[in-house]
Amino acid sequence: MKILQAIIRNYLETGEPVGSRTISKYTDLNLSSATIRNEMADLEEMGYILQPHTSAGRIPSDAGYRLYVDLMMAEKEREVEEMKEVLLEKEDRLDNLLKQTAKLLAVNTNYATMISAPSLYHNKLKFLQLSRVEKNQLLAVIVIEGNVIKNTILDVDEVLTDETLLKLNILLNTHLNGMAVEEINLPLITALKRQAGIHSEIISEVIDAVAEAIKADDNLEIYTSGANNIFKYPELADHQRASELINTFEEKKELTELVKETLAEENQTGIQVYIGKESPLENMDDCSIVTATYELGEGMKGTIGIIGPKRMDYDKVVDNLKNVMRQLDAVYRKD
Amino acid sequence: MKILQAIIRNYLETGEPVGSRTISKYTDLNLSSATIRNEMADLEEMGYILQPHTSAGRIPSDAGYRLYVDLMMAEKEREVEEMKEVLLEKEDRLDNLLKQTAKLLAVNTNYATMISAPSLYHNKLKFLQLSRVEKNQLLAVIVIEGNVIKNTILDVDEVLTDETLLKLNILLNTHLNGMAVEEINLPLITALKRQAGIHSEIISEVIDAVAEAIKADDNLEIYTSGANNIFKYPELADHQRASELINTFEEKKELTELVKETLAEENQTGIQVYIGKESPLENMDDCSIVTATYELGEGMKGTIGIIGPKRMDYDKVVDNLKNVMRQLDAVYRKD
DNA sequence: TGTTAGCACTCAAAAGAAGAGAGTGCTAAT
DNA sequence: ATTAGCACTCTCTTCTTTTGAGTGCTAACA
Repeated sequence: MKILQAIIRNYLETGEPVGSRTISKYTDLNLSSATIRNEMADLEEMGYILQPHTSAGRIPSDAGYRLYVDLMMAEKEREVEEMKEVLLEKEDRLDNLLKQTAKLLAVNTNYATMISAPSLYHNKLKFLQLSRVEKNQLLAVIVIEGNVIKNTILDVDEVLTDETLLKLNILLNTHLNGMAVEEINLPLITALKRQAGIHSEIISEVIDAVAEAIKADDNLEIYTSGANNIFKYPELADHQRASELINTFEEKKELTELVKETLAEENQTGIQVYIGKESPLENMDDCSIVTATYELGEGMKGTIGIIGPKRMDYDKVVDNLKNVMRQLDAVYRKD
Repeated sequence: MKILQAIIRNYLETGEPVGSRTISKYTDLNLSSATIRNEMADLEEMGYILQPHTSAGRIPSDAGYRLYVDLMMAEKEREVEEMKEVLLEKEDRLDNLLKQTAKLLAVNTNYATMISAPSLYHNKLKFLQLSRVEKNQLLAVIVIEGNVIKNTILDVDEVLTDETLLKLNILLNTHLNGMAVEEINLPLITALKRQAGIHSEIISEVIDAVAEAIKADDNLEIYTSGANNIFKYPELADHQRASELINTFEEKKELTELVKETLAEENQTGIQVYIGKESPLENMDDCSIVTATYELGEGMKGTIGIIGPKRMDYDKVVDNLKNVMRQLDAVYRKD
């Protein structure tokens, strides 16, 4: 077991297959290379390590990494964490805070990072207002708990009087204010439309637009950083792979899959590790992904992901993630 | 001259140094390779082509490309343009329209693209409203010509009465509505503050925030697409270069330089070509950049850039750009 | 005078050959 | 159980050879 750890540790650092002699010399096990070789043969039979070719050293298999990671996570559980503060500065806008977070993590870990904007489903509408901008254009402003602001411009067919507009505003506010985003569903909308009477057409348009505005963004707001870090790891940097990875980061569409998967699968710490093929993303067989679910205030959950080679420094990554999660929380409370 | 064109055309396609035999066989000039060789020697002396090594074919020098591009642009001037429509769909939000544009160009040209959000300096404020969201939080919504919407949340110290808020709104609207963004400068702000009387503190905060909101974004809103296209061109795809390029696209900071440069340097068509070292960007010695200045409505100017290898298909790129510019204009008018 | 055939020459890139060395598995001894 | 010793394997590096596309120059030709 110690030997497996030693092999993996060494491989994490160097990225080169590691031989029996190296282990024998650079650990405090005081075993000769021959002994190590015997053990290695066993470990290989058990499927934890493998040989790229007969006369090369060993590298960890996915199963080997898995064992190692599980072990480490268990240790972390007990460990009292103490870390130098990595600093997130206060930001008045959520998107900037998230961008900053992604970048910070990328710089500190040397891996590629992503962060999804928190889901707003459980959040309540705090403020809602329709204003006329042009004769037949309305501006709808919606503020959601956490000071997330959404706007839409609506084109309306008929010209609205000031009075009508006022009525509409009152109607909308009475019914929607304080309501959670997830509660704005079809029955509610239908009910509202009925109450609107002559203005039902407008109401219909408005509400649909509001629902749209909230949900549309919710799918896709993902910020990434440090994509070019992949070039630091030869095993990811060949054209084929690099191109695919860069594309995934640019498109971001696939990353939403990762977000969904992560949010679905709850565990105690909120941190999950996907090694190689375990990953929910395509073309990531040679990568590992560490994800964390962060929470801002009540129920605003989002996902942070760190993507690097399988031989990433899991220990450091997990520490960084935990640290950032704590800070995100702190910064948010200050706002 | 015909020979230079032939050499460049061939090199654009293949990316390989081109020899005399190739030219002699695959053009309708009906000249033997020996003749071509003589001409080539002359062209080399004039500095339009060069030899990677003695026993290789020739590749165009920057000067060669320049000559070729100038020639082509002059021809384009006269040419009646006729192109299949590349379709931009109507989008109610400007940012989505721009993202779509970038992506479309990237897919059609197979190069990396960027597009900057139009500058709003000459645009007028169309709508401005302060609302109370919490006891001591104000929401400022600003709509600018072209339906660009900005919001800021302001923390205020004292709690404002409804009446004060109303007054503030009136004051702000009377003075700022219809004003161009560039006109909101220090003297104006000072004048306003004076008029505000007891509320001068708030006014001060509000106006500063408004100015901030408008200008802050103005610097940096750049959308990119197709960064991974660079892997399609071996001369750009080695680790060093690729990493730098990808970084430039991700950071976007440097790209603002390009935008400024382009907007400053006016020419008739609005299209500019930077070859190799001519580029205003660092680390782009092996790239060419074609930029265009687009205009949405009155004075909302922005920049589109296409970045590829020096042997990019300038012809196709220019056509695509012109086409997209025309469509951007059309789509915008529809809005 | 412009064009072309012919030929010797150059040089990068591909192919082949040789050697080094890191690492292994197995056996026999401690 | 552990280890020293040894033959064996196979990649990687280095060096050499071969190949071939392309050149420049000269001499002949229209």
